[in-house]
Amino acid sequence: MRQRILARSADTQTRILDAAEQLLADFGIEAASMRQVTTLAKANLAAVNYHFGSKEELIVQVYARRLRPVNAERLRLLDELEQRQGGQPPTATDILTCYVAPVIRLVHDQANGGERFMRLLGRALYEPGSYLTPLFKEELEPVLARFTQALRRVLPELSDEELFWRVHFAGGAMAYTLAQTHRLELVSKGACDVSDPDAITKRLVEFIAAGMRGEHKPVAPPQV
Amino acid sequence: MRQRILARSADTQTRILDAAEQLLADFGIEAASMRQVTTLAKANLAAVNYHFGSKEELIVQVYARRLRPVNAERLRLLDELEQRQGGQPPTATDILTCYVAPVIRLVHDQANGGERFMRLLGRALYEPGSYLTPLFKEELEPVLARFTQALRRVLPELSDEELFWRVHFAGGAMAYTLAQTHRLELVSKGACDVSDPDAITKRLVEFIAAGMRGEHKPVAPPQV
DNA sequence: CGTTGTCTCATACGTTCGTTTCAAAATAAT
DNA sequence: ATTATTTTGAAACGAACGTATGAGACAACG
Repeated sequence: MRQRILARSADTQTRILDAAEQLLADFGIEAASMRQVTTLAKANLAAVNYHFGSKEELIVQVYARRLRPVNAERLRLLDELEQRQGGQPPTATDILTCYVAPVIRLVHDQANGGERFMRLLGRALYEPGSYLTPLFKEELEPVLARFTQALRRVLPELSDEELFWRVHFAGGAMAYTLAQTHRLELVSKGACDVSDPDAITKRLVEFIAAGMRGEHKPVAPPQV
Repeated sequence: MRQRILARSADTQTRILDAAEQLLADFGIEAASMRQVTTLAKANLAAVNYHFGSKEELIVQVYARRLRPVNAERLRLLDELEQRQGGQPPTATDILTCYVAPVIRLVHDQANGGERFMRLLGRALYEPGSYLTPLFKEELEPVLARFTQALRRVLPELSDEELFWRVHFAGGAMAYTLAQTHRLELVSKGACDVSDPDAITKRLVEFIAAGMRGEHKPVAPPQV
């Protein structure tokens, strides 16, 4: 029956997705070959093209599989927050936590790819105009727009332009955290505990919320 | 005479460095081929291996050529700042400006590679453990250590661990700004002016300085 | 002059890549 | 049980990659 077909093929597909995710995280997008992927997945080389059409499409699916639930969760948390607040405006910290927490959680969910996906995701945000651009446009931009709008309400003193800039900076701090936290462990010579996702979320949100709330002095001569 | 020889070869070397820089910025490190590079540089394919030994070494030199002056300038500005202050501690904003301004300046110096290098540099910070790691260890870590130490003095209320985290976040915001500012232009639909380096520096420094100064509440239950 | 050292050039080598092909196997439908 | 469809498998394809080679061009110096 149809179930069996799907089950079997989904199984190979899942193994390929898992293997691709791991290799992309470890070696980067360009460096991971389909031969490595299929070998690790215990599948035939041709399976990638059979199930996904091309390497590009496989990679898009690797990201989509993880990102869709994260973005859905982000919007759900924000809706929930706003409903909980009734008419009262929430704090910037609360809003940013809704944005940051789901992705940090995912990253520490060992059962779902865990820390591997952290590096993978952070790196994707820095890739040049690749085949991932459509995915981000489709998945991330509506979410960003929704959060920017929520932040605008609680930070009315910021101009649109300034708000865009700060959301940009905040996203950078987050992406870097996702991609490079292992580097922090090295630089700090172990002084920083990078294993507790809630603690990382908290520190990161505190940092970007403070940046969000900082005052902006419109003009000033260069001082250095 | 010897001058002429050196001049001729330095010329080819420079053309190759310029071409490589452009292609690395546009297409990423893995995707830029030596054939593209030498074609753009109007040099022979073998010139890369003749002058640089290998692709890896060429890429390291592309980065080194730009980074060395930037890091020297960072340290110079910080020294100058501390000297100007005498014993008085400077502000976090001043210190961070010393760190950020040189690289933003470079990025807007059209004559020296300009905006291309912005994307190139931002991306490098996200590459997985590549052949660039030694260069960063050698060039960046002493600078980071020096600035972390300076910040520690003006932010004594932060623990070492917290300070490391915040420097990490700040670096992320900066790297993302360097690599992805063109994306901001799109997302904001042109509302953000990304052409003025001093304005960018100012906004970025304000953001990360506010994040640096934000208070840290040591523990709290997850709130979302 | 010829010799020497530096650089350029065309060309080739060996690998690896993503993709394709087509027959065999497995599974579902009739 | 016999078709029909879906999935796997081994092998090969053409293209692109980084690198290596050796002959030639050119200036410098005796």
